[in-house]
Amino acid sequence: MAIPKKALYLIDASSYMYRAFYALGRLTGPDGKPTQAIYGFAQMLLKVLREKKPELICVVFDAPGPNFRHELYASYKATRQKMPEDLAEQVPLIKKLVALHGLPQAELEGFEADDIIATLAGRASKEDIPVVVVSADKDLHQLVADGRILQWDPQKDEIFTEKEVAARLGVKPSQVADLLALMGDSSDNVPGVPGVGEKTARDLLARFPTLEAVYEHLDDVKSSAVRKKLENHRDLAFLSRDLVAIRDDVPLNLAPSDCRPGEPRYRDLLRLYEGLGFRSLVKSLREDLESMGREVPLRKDASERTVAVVRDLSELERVVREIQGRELFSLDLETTSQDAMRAEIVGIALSWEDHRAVYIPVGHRGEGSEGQLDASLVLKTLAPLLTQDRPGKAGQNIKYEWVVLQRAGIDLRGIAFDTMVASYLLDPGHPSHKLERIAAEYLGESIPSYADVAGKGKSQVNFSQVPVEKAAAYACSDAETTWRLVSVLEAKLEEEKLKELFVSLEMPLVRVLGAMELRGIRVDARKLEDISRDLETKIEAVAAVIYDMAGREFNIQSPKQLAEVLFDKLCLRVVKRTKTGPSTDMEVLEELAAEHPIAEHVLTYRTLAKLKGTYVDALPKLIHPETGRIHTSYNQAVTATGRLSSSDPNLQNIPVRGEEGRRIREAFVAEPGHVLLAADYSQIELRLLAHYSGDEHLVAAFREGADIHRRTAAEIFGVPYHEVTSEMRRHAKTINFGIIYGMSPYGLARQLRIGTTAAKAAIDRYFERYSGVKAFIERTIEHTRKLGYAETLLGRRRKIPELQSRNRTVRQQGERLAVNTPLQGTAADLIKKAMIDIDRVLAEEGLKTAMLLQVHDELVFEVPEEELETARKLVQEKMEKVITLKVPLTVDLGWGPDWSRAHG
DNA sequence: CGTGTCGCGTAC
DNA sequence: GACGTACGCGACACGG
Repeated sequence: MAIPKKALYLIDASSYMYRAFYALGRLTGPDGKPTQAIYGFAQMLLKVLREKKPELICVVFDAPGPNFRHELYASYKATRQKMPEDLAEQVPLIKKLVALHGLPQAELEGFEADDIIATLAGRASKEDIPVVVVSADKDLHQLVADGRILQWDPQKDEIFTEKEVAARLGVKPSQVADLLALMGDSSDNVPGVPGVGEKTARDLLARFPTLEAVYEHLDDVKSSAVRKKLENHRDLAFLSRDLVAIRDDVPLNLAPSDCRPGEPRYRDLLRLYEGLGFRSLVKSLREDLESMGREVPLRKDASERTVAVVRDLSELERVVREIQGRELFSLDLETTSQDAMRAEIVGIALSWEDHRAVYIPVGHRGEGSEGQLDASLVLKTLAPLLTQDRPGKAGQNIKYEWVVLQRAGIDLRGIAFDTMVASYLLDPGHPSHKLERIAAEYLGESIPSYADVAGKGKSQVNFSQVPVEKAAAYACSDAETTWRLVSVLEAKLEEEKLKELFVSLEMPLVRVLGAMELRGIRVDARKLEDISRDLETKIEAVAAVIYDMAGREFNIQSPKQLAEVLFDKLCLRVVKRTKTGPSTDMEVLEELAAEHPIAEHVLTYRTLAKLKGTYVDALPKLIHPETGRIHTSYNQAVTATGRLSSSDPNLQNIPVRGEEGRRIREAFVAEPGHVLLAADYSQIELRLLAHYSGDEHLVAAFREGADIHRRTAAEIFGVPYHEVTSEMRRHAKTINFGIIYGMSPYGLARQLRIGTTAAKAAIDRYFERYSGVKAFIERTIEHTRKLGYAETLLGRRRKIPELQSRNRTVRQQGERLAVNTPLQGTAADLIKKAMIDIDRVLAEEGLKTAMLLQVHDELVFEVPEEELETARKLVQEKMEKVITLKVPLTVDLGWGPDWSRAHG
């Protein structure tokens, strides 16, 4: 049923406020104040306004303090009697928000929103105005009357007419109050008739139309037990109905015709949203304004910044003199590409005091491009600033600047502050550390995005085509915002005890990573082409077999088409399902392999196609035309645990297992006269588990240098170390990893394809033998719950709000994170420290060995053959001695002409 | 035609 | 629902 036009929309504000407050968890604005109720409410409201454009609307609130229902029944809404402080402080802002939207609002002392809604709905009906009650609450179902009043929940987009009410509650709207009176409503502390639940209540009302009728015909109630309950609690039943029945006669001085919305105050609304950090709502409001053809108000602070475009040498020299002697300035390069290895400099923005920045255009080709200083002259003039440690440099993702400047012949030194990295340390779980987002959170400001200046998608232009004035405004905004963020973020880092980690680990790492990216790794393109042809042949052969078995050709790479073949055509068993259909993943196919040979072939096909598509054919495209090498990007602000990530290409997931994997790694080669040296930490996370837990058996095993999985197998299977079978060792290995990841008996059972009982027994046995580990896990979870965050050995922190959840599954997830994060995160801390130590010593010793890759617990170096001996010792020493733990850290080394043989 | 999501699979 | 952290491919649905 469609919603009628020209209806009066009555918004149940209080219920949405509460819902959002409890459903959205902790959401806070830039000032740290809670905002989730405001956000949830605003989202709902915007949806109503945008989709329905109501001509009559009223936003209705519960009155604070007691109402007539409390006089009727003392414990009514006892659970909610006092609004939580965190919610109460959001209410005024919600009301302000409604007012700024120009919408009428209503509230009446002594009554709840429901009563006001009912009263207004009644008045509208008398005037033949259709009413839409905007609420998800079932209490309000009692107002629904086909043709006059319907209820709508914009969040789920559910419409309730009499039919839907009947479907949901099993009674007519007019019986809703009677239903709740009989069954009670625990959320509002409505008692109901003790012992009568939803089913009984519904059955009674199916036979008798009203609560009165039920009591008039008590003798006709079949069940004597129910009859007895009804008899005994007659007063409670009628009291309950008085509590739930909505009053439609409140003394409200408001007519439906008073509910016309006024003109929204867009400028103030944007400011309010921005202040609250509601980026997405700001964006959608702006879009609305644009689509209405209205002028979009200026962004806050855009006018508060002094921007100067530097076009002559004397001015540039004046800038240099001004910055000299400062402690810090911020630097932002505008370039022709997001890829630092391909970018050419278009302009340079600098900021060294609040609300002021300069832009030096050097590579613009479009509007205003005349009268630019020559790029090399600018760099030469800036060089004294850039290549000295002092003043320090700040930037947003300043590794990018480092790489680009290196390629331009400038060795940027004194990298002191990266706002992206700082933001990451403050909240590594946050999905974004873009400047735009950081500025919104820590400064409460909305800054122009790159897309605003250069466009996006098809209409995106090269930055060199952006008019100089426009580019200057954008670049200066970035540089100056970065500048102001430094002191704010620095104070936060101090406050959170993260300053040391930032200064001594993450910031020194920036340049080390930049150097690894710049150096890149040599890839043998011809070898990859050979592999590609080989794979192609094999893939075609396997595909032919699959088509033959399927009886037709189809796209094997399409899970949907594959599912059709396997499950419809060949009628194989559906092992498990995904959201969209039967699953065809590896686990399923391995199981189906016992039933039909096609499964095995599909597995082979998948493996080969994966390798070809993701690695063999993708990698050559990423070989740099000038260096002939592959230059990955290491991202320092992505993972929740502190690990690095790698992209374009991801060199951290190059295959290692299997024949084809080996061949792919053979394509990563050393320069002539060099070898690749690979050094990886052995079992670092398990060693950290031993260290943290202090478990005597685990610690002893590592001190003795035992094969840890074999040792574990001996312990849990109760056999001598030398009698452990490979099967037993495999099980033990899975359990060891499972412990680190917080695996459940179910998970272990699935992994090992054993029964849940057997899996549980194995885990019990493990904890029996390694009781220190059990204690560590429990202690860690409790500690994390109290602090609200997990912590690594070097003090990295990750918030774990999941531990506070009332949802058991979410909470268990939190428990796994609480255990896993310190282990994975500390391993990340340690290898980062080792990288910095090694980088420093290599430089000190004047060695030509270069660090190329980091793969979480492994470092790969390119070593001149004559340095191998030195480098081996140095790397091993620095990695193993990175820190002293209760157990030794050991590093395995290997070397060879390519990455595969370096592992040998 | 570009963009976002899903299913899947690679690494540690 | 059930094992932590990533990135990226091809297919597909969707919207302009």
